[in-house]
Amino acid sequence: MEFTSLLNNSLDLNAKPLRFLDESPPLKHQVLESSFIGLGTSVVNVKEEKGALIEELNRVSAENKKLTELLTVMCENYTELRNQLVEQTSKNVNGVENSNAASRKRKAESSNIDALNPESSSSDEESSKKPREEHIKAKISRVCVRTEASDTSLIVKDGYQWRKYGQKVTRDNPCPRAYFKCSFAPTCPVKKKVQRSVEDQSILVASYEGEHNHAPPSKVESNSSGSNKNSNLGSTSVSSTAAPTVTLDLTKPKQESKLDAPELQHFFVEQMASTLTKDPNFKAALAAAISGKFLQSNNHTDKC
DNA sequence: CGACTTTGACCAGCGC
DNA sequence: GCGCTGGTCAAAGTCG
Repeated sequence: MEFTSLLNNSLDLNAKPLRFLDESPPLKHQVLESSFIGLGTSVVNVKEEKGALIEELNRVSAENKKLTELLTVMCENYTELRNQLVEQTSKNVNGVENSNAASRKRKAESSNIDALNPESSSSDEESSKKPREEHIKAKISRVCVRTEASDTSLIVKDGYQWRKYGQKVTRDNPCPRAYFKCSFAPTCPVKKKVQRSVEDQSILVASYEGEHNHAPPSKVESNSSGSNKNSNLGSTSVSSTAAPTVTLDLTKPKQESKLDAPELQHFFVEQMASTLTKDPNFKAALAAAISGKFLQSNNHTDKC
Protein backbone atom coordinates (compact mmCIF):
# COMPACT_ATOMS: atom_id res chain seq x y z
CA MET A 1 0.00 0.00 0.00
CA GLU A 2 1.55 3.23 -1.09
CA PHE A 3 -0.11 5.93 0.91
CA THR A 4 1.85 8.69 -0.72
CA SER A 5 0.56 7.68 -4.11
CA LEU A 6 -2.93 8.48 -2.94
CA LEU A 7 -1.90 11.95 -2.04
CA ASN A 8 -1.65 13.31 -5.54
CA ASN A 9 -5.24 12.93 -6.63
CA SER A 10 -6.68 13.85 -3.25
CA LEU A 11 -4.97 17.12 -2.67
CA ASP A 12 -5.01 18.90 -5.95
CA LEU A 13 -7.20 21.53 -4.39
CA ASN A 14 -5.72 24.60 -5.92
CA ALA A 15 -8.78 26.76 -5.96
CA LYS A 16 -10.52 24.99 -8.76
CA PRO A 17 -13.93 26.02 -7.42
CA LEU A 18 -13.08 29.67 -8.02
CA ARG A 19 -11.13 29.14 -11.18
CA PHE A 20 -13.60 31.09 -13.28
CA LEU A 21 -12.72 34.25 -11.40
CA ASP A 22 -9.09 34.55 -12.34
CA GLU A 23 -9.11 32.60 -15.58
CA SER A 24 -11.82 34.54 -17.29
CA PRO A 25 -10.62 35.95 -20.60
CA PRO A 26 -9.75 39.65 -20.54
CA LEU A 27 -12.38 40.26 -23.16
CA LYS A 28 -15.06 39.20 -20.73
CA HIS A 29 -13.74 41.65 -18.15
CA GLN A 30 -13.84 44.43 -20.68
CA VAL A 31 -17.34 43.59 -21.78
CA LEU A 32 -18.47 43.26 -18.22
CA GLU A 33 -16.92 46.52 -17.14
CA SER A 34 -17.97 48.45 -20.23
CA SER A 35 -21.52 47.38 -19.71
CA PHE A 36 -21.39 48.98 -16.30
CA ILE A 37 -20.03 52.28 -17.57
CA GLY A 38 -22.38 54.94 -16.50
CA LEU A 39 -23.76 52.95 -13.64
CA GLY A 40 -21.48 54.78 -11.21
CA THR A 41 -21.30 53.14 -7.79
CA SER A 42 -22.35 49.73 -9.15
CA VAL A 43 -18.97 49.36 -10.86
CA VAL A 44 -17.15 50.19 -7.64
CA ASN A 45 -19.18 47.55 -5.80
CA VAL A 46 -18.38 44.89 -8.37
CA LYS A 47 -14.67 45.70 -8.17
CA GLU A 48 -14.77 45.52 -4.39
CA GLU A 49 -16.55 42.19 -4.58
CA LYS A 50 -13.99 40.90 -7.05
CA GLY A 51 -11.17 42.01 -4.77
CA ALA A 52 -12.80 40.28 -1.83
CA LEU A 53 -13.23 37.10 -3.80
CA ILE A 54 -9.61 37.15 -4.92
CA GLU A 55 -8.58 37.71 -1.34
CA GLU A 56 -10.73 34.76 -0.30
CA LEU A 57 -9.18 32.74 -3.10
CA ASN A 58 -5.70 33.53 -1.84
CA ARG A 59 -6.73 32.60 1.69
CA VAL A 60 -8.15 29.26 0.55
CA SER A 61 -5.03 28.59 -1.51
CA ALA A 62 -2.83 29.27 1.50
CA GLU A 63 -4.99 26.99 3.61
CA ASN A 64 -4.81 24.35 0.94
CA LYS A 65 -1.04 24.61 0.89
CA LYS A 66 -0.96 24.22 4.65
CA LEU A 67 -3.17 21.15 4.48
CA THR A 68 -0.99 19.66 1.78
CA GLU A 69 2.06 20.13 3.94
CA LEU A 70 0.28 18.56 6.90
CA LEU A 71 -0.73 15.54 4.88
CA THR A 72 2.77 15.20 3.50
CA VAL A 73 4.10 15.09 7.05
CA MET A 74 1.49 12.49 7.93
CA CYS A 75 2.49 10.39 4.96
CA GLU A 76 6.12 10.60 5.95
CA ASN A 77 5.23 9.54 9.47
CA TYR A 78 3.19 6.67 8.14
CA THR A 79 6.04 5.49 5.94
CA GLU A 80 8.43 5.74 8.85
CA LEU A 81 6.08 3.74 11.07
CA ARG A 82 5.67 1.11 8.42
CA ASN A 83 9.41 0.75 7.98
CA GLN A 84 9.81 0.35 11.71
CA LEU A 85 7.05 -2.24 11.71
CA VAL A 86 8.89 -4.27 9.09
CA GLU A 87 12.13 -3.86 11.00
CA GLN A 88 10.56 -4.91 14.28
CA THR A 89 8.79 -7.87 12.72
CA SER A 90 12.02 -9.15 11.25
CA LYS A 91 13.70 -8.69 14.61
CA ASN A 92 11.05 -10.80 16.29
CA VAL A 93 11.45 -13.50 13.70
CA ASN A 94 15.15 -13.57 14.38
CA GLY A 95 14.43 -14.07 18.04
CA VAL A 96 15.86 -10.93 19.50
CA GLU A 97 14.88 -10.94 23.13
CA ASN A 98 16.05 -9.02 26.13
CA SER A 99 16.19 -10.61 29.52
CA ASN A 100 13.24 -9.96 31.77
CA ALA A 101 13.88 -7.74 34.75
CA ALA A 102 11.57 -9.66 36.99
CA SER A 103 13.52 -12.18 38.99
CA ARG A 104 10.62 -14.48 39.45
CA LYS A 105 9.30 -15.82 36.23
CA ARG A 106 6.23 -17.90 35.92
CA LYS A 107 6.51 -21.01 33.88
CA ALA A 108 3.97 -19.68 31.45
CA GLU A 109 5.91 -16.50 30.98
CA SER A 110 9.14 -18.28 30.28
CA SER A 111 7.45 -20.50 27.75
CA ASN A 112 6.14 -17.41 26.04
CA ILE A 113 9.57 -15.92 25.88
CA ASP A 114 10.86 -19.19 24.52
CA ALA A 115 8.30 -18.87 21.80
CA LEU A 116 9.91 -15.62 20.80
CA ASN A 117 13.37 -17.00 21.07
CA PRO A 118 13.49 -20.49 19.67
CA GLU A 119 17.27 -20.62 19.79
CA SER A 120 17.50 -20.09 23.52
CA SER A 121 14.77 -22.60 24.19
CA SER A 122 16.48 -25.28 22.21
CA SER A 123 18.92 -25.86 25.03
CA ASP A 124 16.25 -25.74 27.69
CA GLU A 125 15.67 -29.14 29.17
CA GLU A 126 12.12 -28.37 30.17
CA SER A 127 11.13 -27.00 26.85
CA SER A 128 12.03 -30.20 25.11
CA LYS A 129 9.27 -31.94 27.02
CA LYS A 130 6.65 -29.58 25.75
CA PRO A 131 4.95 -29.82 22.40
CA ARG A 132 6.47 -27.45 19.91
CA GLU A 133 3.04 -26.14 19.00
CA GLU A 134 2.79 -24.18 22.22
CA HIS A 135 5.95 -22.30 21.42
CA ILE A 136 4.65 -21.34 18.05
CA LYS A 137 1.24 -20.18 19.11
CA ALA A 138 2.27 -18.14 22.14
CA LYS A 139 3.33 -14.90 20.52
CA ILE A 140 3.41 -11.84 22.75
CA SER A 141 3.29 -8.23 21.81
CA ARG A 142 2.95 -5.24 24.07
CA VAL A 143 1.23 -1.96 23.41
CA CYS A 144 1.24 1.20 25.47
CA VAL A 145 -1.74 3.49 25.26
CA ARG A 146 -2.01 6.93 26.79
CA THR A 147 -5.40 7.64 28.37
CA GLU A 148 -6.95 10.31 30.52
CA ALA A 149 -5.35 10.23 33.96
CA SER A 150 -8.79 10.40 35.52
CA ASP A 151 -10.00 7.46 33.52
CA THR A 152 -9.95 4.37 35.70
CA SER A 153 -11.17 1.86 33.14
CA LEU A 154 -8.76 -0.69 31.70
CA ILE A 155 -10.10 -0.74 28.18
CA VAL A 156 -7.84 -0.55 25.15
CA LYS A 157 -9.76 -0.07 21.95
CA ASP A 158 -7.93 -2.02 19.26
CA GLY A 159 -10.73 -3.07 16.97
CA TYR A 160 -11.29 -6.51 18.37
CA GLN A 161 -13.96 -7.71 20.75
CA TRP A 162 -12.70 -8.71 24.16
CA ARG A 163 -14.38 -10.40 27.10
CA LYS A 164 -12.97 -9.64 30.49
CA TYR A 165 -12.55 -12.77 32.56
CA GLY A 166 -10.52 -11.61 35.49
CA GLN A 167 -8.78 -8.83 37.34
CA LYS A 168 -5.90 -9.01 39.77
CA VAL A 169 -3.72 -6.69 41.77
CA THR A 170 -0.16 -7.77 41.12
CA ARG A 171 2.80 -7.53 43.41
CA ASP A 172 4.89 -5.02 41.49
CA ASN A 173 2.06 -2.68 40.55
CA PRO A 174 -0.68 -1.24 42.79
CA CYS A 175 -2.94 -0.83 39.80
CA PRO A 176 -5.06 -3.90 39.01
CA ARG A 177 -4.36 -5.98 35.94
CA ALA A 178 -7.32 -6.94 33.77
CA TYR A 179 -7.46 -10.18 31.79
CA PHE A 180 -9.30 -10.35 28.47
CA LYS A 181 -10.06 -13.07 25.96
CA CYS A 182 -10.92 -12.44 22.35
CA SER A 183 -14.65 -12.93 22.02
CA PHE A 184 -14.92 -12.08 18.33
CA ALA A 185 -14.44 -15.74 17.44
CA PRO A 186 -15.28 -18.48 19.95
CA THR A 187 -12.16 -20.47 19.12
CA CYS A 188 -9.76 -17.53 19.06
CA PRO A 189 -6.93 -18.24 21.51
CA VAL A 190 -5.74 -14.66 21.88
CA LYS A 191 -5.57 -13.21 25.37
CA LYS A 192 -4.88 -9.69 26.46
CA LYS A 193 -3.62 -8.30 29.75
CA VAL A 194 -4.09 -4.62 30.50
CA GLN A 195 -2.45 -2.78 33.36
CA ARG A 196 -1.50 0.78 34.10
CA SER A 197 2.17 1.65 33.94
CA VAL A 198 3.89 2.01 37.29
CA GLU A 199 5.87 5.03 36.10
CA ASP A 200 3.01 6.85 34.43
CA GLN A 201 -0.48 5.80 35.43
CA SER A 202 -1.98 7.59 32.46
CA ILE A 203 -0.40 4.90 30.29
CA LEU A 204 -2.14 1.59 29.81
CA VAL A 205 0.12 -1.33 28.99
CA ALA A 206 -1.66 -4.03 26.99
CA SER A 207 0.02 -7.38 26.43
CA TYR A 208 -1.31 -9.53 23.63
CA GLU A 209 -0.72 -13.26 23.80
CA GLY A 210 -1.17 -15.46 20.77
CA GLU A 211 -2.49 -14.70 17.33
CA HIS A 212 -6.03 -14.25 16.08
CA ASN A 213 -7.30 -17.16 14.01
CA HIS A 214 -9.93 -15.02 12.32
CA ALA A 215 -10.16 -11.95 10.16
CA PRO A 216 -10.12 -8.60 11.97
CA PRO A 217 -13.47 -6.92 12.54
CA SER A 218 -14.44 -4.53 9.78
CA LYS A 219 -15.00 -1.61 12.12
CA VAL A 220 -12.62 -0.17 14.64
CA GLU A 221 -15.66 1.00 16.56
CA SER A 222 -16.58 -2.57 17.34
CA ASN A 223 -15.84 -1.94 20.98
CA SER A 224 -14.82 -4.67 23.28
CA SER A 225 -17.79 -3.69 25.37
CA GLY A 226 -20.71 -1.35 25.37
CA SER A 227 -19.06 0.79 27.98
CA ASN A 228 -15.90 1.26 26.00
CA LYS A 229 -15.32 4.96 26.14
CA ASN A 230 -11.68 5.85 26.26
CA SER A 231 -8.34 4.76 24.82
CA ASN A 232 -7.03 7.67 22.88
CA LEU A 233 -4.90 5.66 20.52
CA GLY A 234 -4.51 8.72 18.40
CA SER A 235 -2.01 9.85 20.95
CA THR A 236 -0.65 6.42 21.58
CA SER A 237 2.32 6.81 23.78
CA VAL A 238 5.69 5.24 24.02
CA SER A 239 7.15 2.69 26.28
CA SER A 240 9.83 0.13 26.08
CA THR A 241 10.16 -2.89 28.28
CA ALA A 242 12.01 -6.15 28.24
CA ALA A 243 9.37 -7.88 26.18
CA PRO A 244 8.85 -6.98 22.53
CA THR A 245 6.97 -3.75 22.76
CA VAL A 246 4.85 -1.84 20.34
CA THR A 247 6.10 1.69 20.68
CA LEU A 248 4.03 4.29 19.02
CA ASP A 249 3.45 7.99 19.09
CA LEU A 250 1.57 9.31 16.12
CA THR A 251 1.82 12.84 17.47
CA LYS A 252 5.61 12.81 17.56
CA PRO A 253 6.92 11.99 14.13
CA LYS A 254 10.54 11.43 14.95
CA GLN A 255 10.04 9.28 18.03
CA GLU A 256 11.04 5.68 17.78
CA SER A 257 8.17 3.39 17.02
CA LYS A 258 7.79 -0.35 17.00
CA LEU A 259 4.90 -2.42 15.83
CA ASP A 260 4.47 -6.12 15.55
CA ALA A 261 0.84 -7.03 16.14
CA PRO A 262 -1.04 -7.65 12.90
CA GLU A 263 -4.28 -6.32 14.37
CA LEU A 264 -2.55 -3.05 15.07
CA GLN A 265 -1.45 -2.58 11.50
CA HIS A 266 -5.09 -2.65 10.52
CA PHE A 267 -6.09 -0.47 13.43
CA PHE A 268 -3.61 2.29 12.77
CA VAL A 269 -4.63 2.56 9.14
CA GLU A 270 -8.23 2.88 10.29
CA GLN A 271 -7.16 5.36 12.93
CA MET A 272 -5.42 7.57 10.39
CA ALA A 273 -8.46 7.57 8.17
CA SER A 274 -10.67 8.31 11.16
CA THR A 275 -8.48 11.22 12.26
CA LEU A 276 -8.55 12.70 8.78
CA THR A 277 -12.31 12.46 8.44
CA LYS A 278 -12.79 14.05 11.86
CA ASP A 279 -10.71 17.07 10.93
CA PRO A 280 -13.04 19.90 9.88
CA ASN A 281 -10.28 21.56 7.87
CA PHE A 282 -9.72 18.39 5.94
CA LYS A 283 -13.45 18.01 5.36
CA ALA A 284 -13.69 21.57 4.06
CA ALA A 285 -10.74 21.04 1.75
CA LEU A 286 -12.20 17.77 0.53
CA ALA A 287 -15.58 19.39 -0.09
CA ALA A 288 -13.88 22.19 -2.00
CA ALA A 289 -11.96 19.67 -4.07
CA ILE A 290 -15.08 17.69 -4.89
CA SER A 291 -17.12 20.76 -5.73
CA GLY A 292 -14.19 22.02 -7.77
CA LYS A 293 -14.16 18.84 -9.80
CA PHE A 294 -17.90 19.07 -10.11
CA LEU A 295 -17.83 22.65 -11.35
CA GLN A 296 -14.97 21.81 -13.66
CA SER A 297 -16.90 18.97 -15.24
CA ASN A 298 -19.99 21.15 -15.44
CA ASN A 299 -18.04 23.84 -17.24
CA HIS A 300 -16.65 21.23 -19.52
CA THR A 301 -20.07 19.81 -20.37
CA ASP A 302 -21.44 23.34 -20.83
CA LYS A 303 -18.78 23.99 -23.43
CA CYS A 304 -19.72 20.79 -25.16
C1' DC B 1 -33.11 -11.90 28.24
C1' DG B 2 -28.61 -12.33 26.57
C1' DA B 3 -24.12 -10.45 26.73
C1' DC B 4 -20.87 -8.57 29.47
C1' DT B 5 -18.50 -7.20 33.92
C1' DT B 6 -17.26 -7.88 38.65
C1' DT B 7 -15.10 -10.31 42.18
C1' DG B 8 -14.03 -13.88 45.40
C1' DA B 9 -12.46 -18.59 45.15
C1' DC B 10 -9.58 -21.86 43.29
C1' DC B 11 -5.45 -23.80 41.04
C1' DA B 12 -0.67 -24.30 39.73
C1' DG B 13 4.19 -22.79 39.62
C1' DC B 14 7.96 -21.31 42.25
C1' DG B 15 11.17 -20.22 46.14
C1' DC B 16 12.35 -21.20 50.71
C1' DG C 1 5.13 -28.67 52.84
C1' DC C 2 3.99 -23.92 53.11
C1' DG C 3 3.21 -19.41 51.60
C1' DC C 4 3.30 -16.16 47.89
C1' DT C 5 1.94 -14.95 43.40
C1' DG C 6 -0.15 -14.85 38.78
C1' DG C 7 -3.73 -16.76 36.06
C1' DT C 8 -8.37 -18.67 35.52
C1' DC C 9 -13.07 -19.97 36.76
C1' DA C 10 -17.73 -19.16 37.65
C1' DA C 11 -21.65 -17.27 40.16
C1' DA C 12 -23.79 -12.99 40.86
C1' DG C 13 -24.64 -8.49 39.34
C1' DT C 14 -25.31 -4.98 35.69
C1' DC C 15 -26.72 -3.08 31.44
C1' DG C 16 -28.97 -2.22 27.03
